[in-house]
This record gives sequence, structure tokens and C-alpha cells, in this order.
Amino acid sequence: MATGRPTHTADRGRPANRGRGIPEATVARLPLYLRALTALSERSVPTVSSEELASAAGVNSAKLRKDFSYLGSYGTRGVGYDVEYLVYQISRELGLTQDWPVVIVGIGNLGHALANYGGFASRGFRVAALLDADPAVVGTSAAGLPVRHMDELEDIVEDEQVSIGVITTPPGAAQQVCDRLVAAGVTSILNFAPTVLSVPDGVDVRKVDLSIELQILAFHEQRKAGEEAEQALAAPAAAKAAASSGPSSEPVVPAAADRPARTAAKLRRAAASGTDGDLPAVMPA
Amino acid sequence: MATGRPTHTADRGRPANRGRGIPEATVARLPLYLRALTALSERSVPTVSSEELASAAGVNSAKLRKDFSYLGSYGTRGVGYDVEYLVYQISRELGLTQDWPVVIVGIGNLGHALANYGGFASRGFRVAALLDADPAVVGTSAAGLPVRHMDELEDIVEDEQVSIGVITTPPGAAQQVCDRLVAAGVTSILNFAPTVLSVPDGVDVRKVDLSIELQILAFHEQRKAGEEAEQALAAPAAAKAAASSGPSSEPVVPAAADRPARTAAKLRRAAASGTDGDLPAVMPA
DNA sequence: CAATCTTTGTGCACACGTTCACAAACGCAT
DNA sequence: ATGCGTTTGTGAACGTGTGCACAAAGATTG
Repeated sequence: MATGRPTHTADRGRPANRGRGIPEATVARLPLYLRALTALSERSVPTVSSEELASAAGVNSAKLRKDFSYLGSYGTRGVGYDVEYLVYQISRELGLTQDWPVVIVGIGNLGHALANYGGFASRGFRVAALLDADPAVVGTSAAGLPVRHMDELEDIVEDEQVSIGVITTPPGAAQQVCDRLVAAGVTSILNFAPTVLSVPDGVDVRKVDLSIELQILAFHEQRKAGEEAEQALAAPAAAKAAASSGPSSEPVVPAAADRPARTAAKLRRAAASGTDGDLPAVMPA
Repeated sequence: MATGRPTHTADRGRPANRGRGIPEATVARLPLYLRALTALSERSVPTVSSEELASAAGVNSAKLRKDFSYLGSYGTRGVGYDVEYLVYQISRELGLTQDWPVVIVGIGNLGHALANYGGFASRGFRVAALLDADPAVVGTSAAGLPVRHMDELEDIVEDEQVSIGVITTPPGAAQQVCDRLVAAGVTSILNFAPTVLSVPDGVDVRKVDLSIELQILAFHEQRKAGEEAEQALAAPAAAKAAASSGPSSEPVVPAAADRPARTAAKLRRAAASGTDGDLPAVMPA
């Protein structure tokens, strides 16, 4: 998911995209490349081709080359990219060569888990403080850090120069916490609460929402079930046609036929719901 | 973030987008609308205009109307949309009117947190089982459910007709777990491990990665710091020009000037790193 | 029933993102 | 030094997503 950057105030007319205007889609992929490159670096691989790296990162090689072209020309034709150099360039571009203190607000199950998360400490991110409003939680510790009270938020943000905040509170408290973070000087927020946050210009918000991800998966799952149901209806006729032709012809049976369990489950599901329920069950008043 | 749907096999030439082809971007927003609508429904609001709903969901109203137009024409001109009816239509479109059993594999801190997550149980999603490979974890319980051993995976997926799996294992185990899930019949995977998963056609993967989100925020944070540094350099001249003109004219001081803490922190940060480090520090061999 | 007001649904233009395909550039062997 | 194989960097075509602006459609009022 990506929350678009906040309409970029003071955007003096740049020549379309050159100079420093790295496309948002590219920025979102740089961490992916960086991870793959770091793995290569640990195996002491000196250079890598766009094809190999693209495969490792799960993207198209042309896309990867274009992405890198926005950073400058760091490859060598006929050879590929220097792994170490690319790691450095991407790290620098992403701002990972500096220290990023982060506060986590809301130390419930999720906040606790994030505090312990390994991927946090790496890449220049450092948990500066854990905060919670609940007196029962304040004073306990998580991941070796004490949970401090919300009232200390402003002081911590100022003292530690925190510019990134992570919200893992219940949805009801999220906007309030967000406002306090912003007022204290935080300009980037990662929101795990299922709430739409409103922030002033110049503050970035990205959201992570388990429920939304599952709903998107469910949509595609339902669509797949519907399609297989259609294919199942069309299959007998096709099979019959195939049987009537010579044995040298390609089998016309749908590819899904070799996955009995999956297909069976989906068909049962498609039968259970209306599959193709184009008729509205209730009309509005 | 969005993992594109797997190139949609059997895509008989549809007239561009009509019939059932809801754009991916629209699908990703439907859960957002649904949440806002559910809140309105609980407050017994009968109808809502695109403007109001768009504001609640944090999107443009024209976009929202276009999104709804893909589902059909469920609004009434001059009035707006019937809240209850829209809730039903979106739920049906997303497949939330049916039951979606889900398995969570990897019951560490994060898996534990997700099992307890409230947004899980709602909207038709049900945790069918918690799985882990570690004998020390198997047998314990989380969120009232027993943690079962990985070896039971295949039986559970078949018995409970699970089609969605959530991976919260360490990165090293993710691909292996993914393969087993797919082999067992799971066709949608939500991956929390920082790994690129490869799956056969017809299987959807979506990923959630804290580290990537933070890196994207860091990039924009760095960019903002650089811009403010530029403005700070240009500001004195502008301020001088403003002072020389009459008191009735608008102040030319940049908007950031009323946020001392934020600006100060960023400038310190910009000074610490190269801000505009266009000169490469090391050249490749 | 006509005039007016509100709000939807969508045509259109534009911005953004993706992919193909190929010339230019480089290493290496002969 | 020349030629050959490899791989980058990017122009161009295409597809997707966004937002404006407005006609059409319904509600409402007199």
C-alpha cells in the first residue's frame, strides 16, 4: 500500500522528472533491491546483472534498469552492476546512512511485537522510546526498553530529534496520538491502526492494515472461484471435443485440473455463495 | 503496496474493462469505503453523499464515484448513496458475505499479535488454526486457540477448506512454508516475512513489510530535510525584501517558519549528512 | 407543473507506470 | 586492433490511474 506523498508544496517547475524527482513507484522498490543486494554482498558476489537481480527481487529486469537509471548510471555495459557500490548508492538515496530514531505509540500485542522485530533495528532505524497511555502498561518493559507514559512524548521527540512515529494504538486513539506526534515535530507516521488519519501538509502518512489486505485477497479469491466454476461448466464439452479428435492434439482440459483439492474447495465455495449473483437481493428504499 | 494479480490466465478478450473487470486500484479502496460506511451505518445514517464519504475515506470524491460506478449505479442523483445498500454491495463484491478460514503460520511475537488482532475476526475472516514448527511453541495457546504443529497443515487446509494463509515466520522459512501452503491448496498468501516469495500462477501473494515502509518514510523525510535546507538558505533574502515593502503586504517567509522544533531538527539532520551529496564518495573498481 | 437546486455518472485530458525492443557501450578473445 | 558476445540505458508505445468539469437525473419548492 502507498499513501501518496502530500502534494509536494513549493514544487518549482522542474523539467518533468530529472534532478531529484525519483518516481514514487521506484522509491517503493529500492528497499527490495537493497535487500537482495545485501544478500549478494554477504555472499561476496562482486557484480550482478539486471536480469539476476530482478529475478531475486521479483520484478521485471527492464523496470529495474529504469529504476536505477533515475539514481544515475551505476552499471557497466556487458558486465552488470557493482554490488557494493549499488548498496551504498541506494542506502544513501533512501537516507539509511543516517540514524533514524523512532517512537512506537501503543504497546499492545502489536506494538510489543514491532518493538521486538529484528528488521527494525537494522538499516539505521532505532527505537528511541515505547509509549503508552495505560498506567498498567507503563513501567513494564518490552524488547529491553521501558514503556514510558504518553506525557513524555513531547520531551522525547525533542530530545532525541525523532521525526518518525509508529502508531499501534486502538483505532479510537489513533487520530489523537497522531495530532500529538505532529504537534511535537514528527513529520512521518506509520499507522497500523485501522483509521484514516488527517495530517497537515508536509507530513507523510503510510498505513499498514491487515484487514484491508485480507479483504483484497478475498476479492481475488472469490473471482478465482467464479472463474473456475465457469471453466468447470465449459470443461465437459471441451473434453468431449478433445476426445473426439486425434490423440496427438493438445489436451484442452483447463490447467487447474491437476490441483484437485484446490479446485474442489473453490467450487464448493462458488456453489455456496451466488457465484454470479447479478441480481440484487434487496433494493434500496 | 500491491502485488499485482498473477497475469490473469484465461483472459478472453474483454471490452477493456466492463463486465467484471474492477480495476485493482479500486479494489484496494473498497475496504476503506466499507469501513467508513460501517461507521455511518452504526450511527444510523441513512444516506451519504460522495463528498462526505470521500472525505471520511480520505479520497477524492470523483474517484469515489468512479469506483462505485464499476460496481454499478447504486446512487441517487440529488440525494447520494443508501448506506445500508452500499455496505451490502461492497461486502458482496469483496466476498465478505462468506466465511474465510485462515491459517497463521509462525507464532512468534507477530503471529501471536495477529492472532489476537480484532480486525481479523470481523468481516468474515476466521482463524482456523495457528501453526508453528518449534516444539517449544506447539501446544501453547494464543488468543484461545492451540498452536498446532506444521505437520498438521495439510489436513487442516483440506478439512477446513482454507484458501488464505498468513506467513509470520522468520524470513529463512518463508518460502518453504509458502510452498507447503500452496501444495496443500492455499491460493492466497499474506506474507509478513521480509522475503520475496515465488508462487505458481493462480496464487496471489500480498506482502506487508515494516522495514520497507520505514525506508520509504525515511526517503521522504530526507527529501523534506533537503528542501527545508534550501529554503533556509533562500529565506534571509526573502525576509529582507518583505521588510522593505509596506506592512500591508503578505509575509514571504516560508510556511515552515511557524514550526520551530520541526525545522530545527531537520536542518540539523541535513547538516549532518551531505544534504545534496551529488558527488559519489567511492567509485566502483 | 415548472423552475431550481443538489448530486451522481462519465467523457476527456493528462500524469504516471510498465514493458518491449534495440542501439550504444563495454569486456574479452583472437 | 578488430570482432564478437553480453548487458546496460532509454526511446517509444501502451496500459492504468487520477481529477476536472459538466450534462443528465432526481428531489424539492412554490
